[in-house]
Amino acid sequence: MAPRSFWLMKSEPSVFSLDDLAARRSTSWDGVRNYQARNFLRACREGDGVLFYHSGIDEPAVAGTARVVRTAYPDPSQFDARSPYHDPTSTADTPRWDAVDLAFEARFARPVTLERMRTTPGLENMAVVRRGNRLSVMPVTPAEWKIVLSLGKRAAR
DNA sequence: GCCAACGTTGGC
DNA sequence: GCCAACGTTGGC
Repeated sequence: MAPRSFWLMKSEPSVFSLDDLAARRSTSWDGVRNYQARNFLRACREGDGVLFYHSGIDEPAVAGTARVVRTAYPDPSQFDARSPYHDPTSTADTPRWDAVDLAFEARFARPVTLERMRTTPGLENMAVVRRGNRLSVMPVTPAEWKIVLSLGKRAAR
């Protein structure tokens, strides 16, 4: 079996937070409307680890972890005329956008802030700390995964 | 196929 | 609220 891969996925907690995921245990990770991010979703395998990142708040941070429990399938919201994610140019025959399913795994003792990741040795090349990276799904290396998890377990600073 | 205009993301 | 980054759109 191939070793699992790791990802970072962004969400605005006012829309969907890690606590929301914990409450419902699993969710469809839908609404991704960027080709590069979609291609990363398509590369997700069952069991892959996900850093659940909260954006759009005072201190953007990885709040905890999730796990991929279902690989990519056509995102139903693209066909839903009432959804904000509706894409009228996508058809059932040739769906354009995919979703995966995520299950809650763990919440960090302390969120690992963007600031902290910026200043932690070993994370300086992480996709999320790179300037101008607005992708909502991005890859994480096994080394980065390990470091972020160790930071999340400890109390900050 | 180029590129200006425009829209969105997301940190600050 | 501002604005940098950057993807997308559309005229040519």
